[in-house]
Amino acid sequence: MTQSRQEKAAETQQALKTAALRVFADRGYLNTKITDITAAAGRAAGSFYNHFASKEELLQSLLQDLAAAGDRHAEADDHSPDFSDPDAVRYHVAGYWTFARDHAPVLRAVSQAALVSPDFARMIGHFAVQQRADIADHVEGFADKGLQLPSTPDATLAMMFLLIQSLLSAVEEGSVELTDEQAVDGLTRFVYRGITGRDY
Amino acid sequence: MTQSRQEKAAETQQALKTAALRVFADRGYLNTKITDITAAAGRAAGSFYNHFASKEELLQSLLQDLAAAGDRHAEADDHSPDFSDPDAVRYHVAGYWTFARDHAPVLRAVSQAALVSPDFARMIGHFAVQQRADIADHVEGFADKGLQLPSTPDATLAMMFLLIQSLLSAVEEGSVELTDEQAVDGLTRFVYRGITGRDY
DNA sequence: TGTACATCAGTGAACGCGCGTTCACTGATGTAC
DNA sequence: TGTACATCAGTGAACGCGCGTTCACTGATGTAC
Repeated sequence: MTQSRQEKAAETQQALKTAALRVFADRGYLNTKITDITAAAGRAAGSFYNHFASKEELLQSLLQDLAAAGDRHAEADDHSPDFSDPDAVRYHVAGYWTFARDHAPVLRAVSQAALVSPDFARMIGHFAVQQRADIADHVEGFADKGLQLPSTPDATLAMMFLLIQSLLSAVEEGSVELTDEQAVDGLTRFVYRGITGRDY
Repeated sequence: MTQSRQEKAAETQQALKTAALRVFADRGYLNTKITDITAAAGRAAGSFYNHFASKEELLQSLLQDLAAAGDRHAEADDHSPDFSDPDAVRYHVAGYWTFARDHAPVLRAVSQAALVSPDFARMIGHFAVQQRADIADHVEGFADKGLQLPSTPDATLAMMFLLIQSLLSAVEEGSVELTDEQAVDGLTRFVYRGITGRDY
């Protein structure tokens, strides 16, 4: 197998990213040393700096991959944009649950990085605000239907996302035991009821 | 002012704890150096080790103070032990909100420590399990009343606590804007509806 | 196609910074007689 | 009550470990002629 320099470099960079994901998932972002990553990738310590200036920059890079995946996820959207419909709630709960679970290592790493770096904290904040804004229209016109949100529209949507996120964390770390299906069912009922005040 | 040795040592220890809380709140537990704490307490670096073997041990000590406060909080309990009553839900939501907000620096510090130390992670897990067990009876007999929980009793209570915790974090870091009253109102409605399926 | 040189990805030992931790020292409190 | 010694909280400079980061070196790929 003969490779151009570019190819080789790209392969090493990818190997570092992949190894980082494994190691982050294993011992957490904050506990991970640069040499843990290079060792897991089977490269020398110095090699790291040919590709990333720091652990933070590597995480940024992983986060961009995630954002790209998120965009693809969002594009495929074709669903009822109205949370007075339980199926619309389920669609979003399931979608976000699956996405967050599939990308758990990066998401966890980012929220750990946020504890130490204001930059990452700001990014997470912006992401959350954007996430709510994207579906703000799903709870419009509730009053016309005789439905009352539990709080402001933004706070209501925040509660929904926070609940999904935190339950996922709890399930992943093992402090709550649920299958994916049970979790999505429970969340859908809890959130639909919470938002609309209707039974389900 | 003349002091016994004991008094002086106790005072220094208290000063270190108080300073630690301030500094943790300011720059986060993980970003805090031992010398940050001693500097904030107005003592020499070496003084720290007369009182605590490590930053972790200091946090343990703060956590014990918290547990004591929590016990006092629980003792004062005299309320409807039935979550089909909205007032019972509100009582718990408000109680936990206030308690967690008042002790936010310690709680945040502990959850940060948990990212790096399996010991603290385990303690948090046990605490959460205990917390749910303590009020498991509040959702018993729902079926008899024609009410259906959104998930298993344990998962339902977990969702309640997770939601309160995560909304508090979001409010404290400023990504959601609510007064305490708005937050408790919104949470009570969301949780009561979510648990019972009744409107409120 | 071949040769000579340039460039570059990767290596890993060594360097050095930051910070936790130690320890000889100080001065004040406690104890013995 | 007074003196001499012991004990202890607190001090802060110095030590040393861990780990991020550098850099001279290697060997392979790319380029020039």
